[in-house]
Amino acid sequence: MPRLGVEPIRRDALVKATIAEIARAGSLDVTVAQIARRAGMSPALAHHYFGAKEALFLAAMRHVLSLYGAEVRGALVAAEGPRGRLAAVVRASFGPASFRREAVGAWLNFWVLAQTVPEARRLLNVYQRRLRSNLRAALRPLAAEPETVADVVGALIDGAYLRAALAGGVPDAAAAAAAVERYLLAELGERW
Amino acid sequence: MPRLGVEPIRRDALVKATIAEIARAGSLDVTVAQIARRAGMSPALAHHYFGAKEALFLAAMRHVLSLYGAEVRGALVAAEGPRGRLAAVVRASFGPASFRREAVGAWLNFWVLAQTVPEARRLLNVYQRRLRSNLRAALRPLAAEPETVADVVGALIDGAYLRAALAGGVPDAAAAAAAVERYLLAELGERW
Amino acid sequence: MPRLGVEPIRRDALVKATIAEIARAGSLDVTVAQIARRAGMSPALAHHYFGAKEALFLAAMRHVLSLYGAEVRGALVAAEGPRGRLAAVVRASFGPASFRREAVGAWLNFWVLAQTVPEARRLLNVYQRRLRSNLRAALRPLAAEPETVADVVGALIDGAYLRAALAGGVPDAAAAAAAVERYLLAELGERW
Amino acid sequence: MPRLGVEPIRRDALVKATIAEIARAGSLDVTVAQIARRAGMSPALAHHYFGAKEALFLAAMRHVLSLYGAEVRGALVAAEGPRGRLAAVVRASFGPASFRREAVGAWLNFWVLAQTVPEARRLLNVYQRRLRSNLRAALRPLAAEPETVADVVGALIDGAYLRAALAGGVPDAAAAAAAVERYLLAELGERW
DNA sequence: AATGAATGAGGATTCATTCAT
DNA sequence: GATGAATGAATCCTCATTCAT
Repeated sequence: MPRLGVEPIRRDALVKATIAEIARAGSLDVTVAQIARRAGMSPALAHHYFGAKEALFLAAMRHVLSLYGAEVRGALVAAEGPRGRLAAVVRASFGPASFRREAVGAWLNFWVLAQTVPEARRLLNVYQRRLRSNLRAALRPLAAEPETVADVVGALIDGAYLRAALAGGVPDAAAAAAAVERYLLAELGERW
Repeated sequence: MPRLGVEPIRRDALVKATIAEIARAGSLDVTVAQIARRAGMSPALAHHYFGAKEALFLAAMRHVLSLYGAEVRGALVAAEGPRGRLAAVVRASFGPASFRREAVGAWLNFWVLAQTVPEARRLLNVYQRRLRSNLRAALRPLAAEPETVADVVGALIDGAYLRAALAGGVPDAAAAAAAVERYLLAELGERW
Repeated sequence: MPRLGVEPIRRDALVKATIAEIARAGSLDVTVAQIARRAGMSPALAHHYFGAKEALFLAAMRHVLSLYGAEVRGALVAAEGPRGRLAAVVRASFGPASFRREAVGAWLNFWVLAQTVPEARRLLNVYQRRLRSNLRAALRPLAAEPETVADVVGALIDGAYLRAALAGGVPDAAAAAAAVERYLLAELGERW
Repeated sequence: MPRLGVEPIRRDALVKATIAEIARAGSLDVTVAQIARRAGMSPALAHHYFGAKEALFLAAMRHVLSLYGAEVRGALVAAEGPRGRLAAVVRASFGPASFRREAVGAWLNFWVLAQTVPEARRLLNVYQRRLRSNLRAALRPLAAEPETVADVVGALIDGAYLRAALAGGVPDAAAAAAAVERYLLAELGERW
């Protein structure tokens, strides 16, 4: 029974408000005041807890990435065999915790953040490396060139996020997954 | 013999400077002063020609998109048969005028701009529709479900741009094209 | 056996921390939080005891001035004759309780405070009047124009504090006293 | 006939407004807005010309110091003999360009600034070195220990500025000069 | 007695935009 | 055609101070 102090609650509220505001604005041009208002507190308090706006952005990015990471891990433990693990990664990539409107809307902006803020780039690199490594491991027994296939699948996943962000509205997870699976079916044939 | 007045020259310089600055900064957080300085003129003159910063961004976006459009059209006129037209679109998508560092760097930010500025979204939609239509037309004689295949190819192209933007450095056009072709080979088999 | 409650202890710690922080910062731009942290308590408690930041500054100033006053009084009771009393005042002015790095560093800033805060000016006036009166009393039997000589000595003492503050490091009390004594020797000759 | 652009005029107005505001407030706690308002322009323009508040302070300090330097140099060229040069330095130190209410009021705060800002300290050191060197040169033919006497005179001058700042109102240049001269008379006797 | 939590007020700084020349 | 000069509006951030516990 961890007795939460106020701090984690506030921080969490701020992180969620940051993601929501970025998704709403469709850009990183959100003010600390907007974020704080949405989180139900004063801008000064937001600064008290995060020190600077950039730290808020990074915390939001970490939050989104760790949700995704958790979803993938959860899917992987339940998966059996290479095919199962491959399918798990793809499904988790379009799972409800990550492939939701807000997260997808923030996603694109985190990519932009990574062009500017080194720590953001680091976070993104970690995510990309992990995804690639998961895909390669699952593909090794299935494909002659697992590296190449993994890269194509990765590009497809990123492309799906991008298009979902641009389309707006509720992302169509089924369609996104179907596109990836279509490629895998064509590439792997009966092994898929 | 079109005698260019000074206006088109200035406008062109500003548009190119805008693209270059966005790519350099890795974000839309560039000031009119920075753009004007790179274009060799005063910020006031930039306003004189474009009225507002947003118009500059839109002109830059139009420039990039029209370069891409021209490259695709050029490749299509030289292409023969559905297979040839399909290959032409893919190759043009990673052609030297569009898949260069600066354009790719600006690209990502235009996607963000499209989340905020309606006119930018419209431009992007036009581009996406045209790409899809080109792909579908070429795929119709080749695939059982040309719509779906076209969407997968589109997602792959977007994913390649995205990853090139994140990677930084000179985009690897050959690798990007190879990934798309790999999918098409798997999907279409001997028809590719 | 005065049983100190906790209040005087806290107040004393805050006053000393204030002096130390001002000396460290070299200016009055110190936050209540910094002072409180150095005194080992929360900013809220500092306010509880002093009500406002300005009161803290004034208390610190009073502390420094009363230390100086005590040092002078102590030296005076042990002094004999006009010459002895004069020497006592000079020596006490550069005594170890007042002419130390921290006090000197704060000193300069109290002068600035006196430009802004009336009560601070009042405190400073009291100190200056007392110094002048001590000097005049001692000088009366020794000099033809005790008022003028007292003023010169006073200016020399202030100048020494100022220069010590600017020099930083451990103030050179011997050199400071020597300068004043040099003047007195020149001015009073054998009577010194 | 140097045709002044607007820039030097604005910069000059800002520097003078800075000195005036510091003297009025009696501290460095003046806002850029206050300074700009006094100089008759917007805060944004002040930033345009000086970039940052600190640069304004430093420019103000440089202005005051260079006025003083000019006054000393002017007095020195007209001076004859060591005695004349010594008197010139003392008189110039309390001359009308430097020993005016505003400059004296800012003076004390520049000392405080020098505790915080390295460039300010450098400026102050230059001033102090020059003063000492001038005094020593003039005193060498007159005193057995020119270094020591120069230091005493320097301390007296600083002390006079300090006391004038505290006293407020119009500084009494005659009295200040008299105090220094009194010391010199006592120290140098007939050689003065 | 003590503090964590919270905020209002204020200040430096940036920048798109305007306009007279 | 071109720009130097100028500013209003906005935003981040800091900090003294308050208050419930």
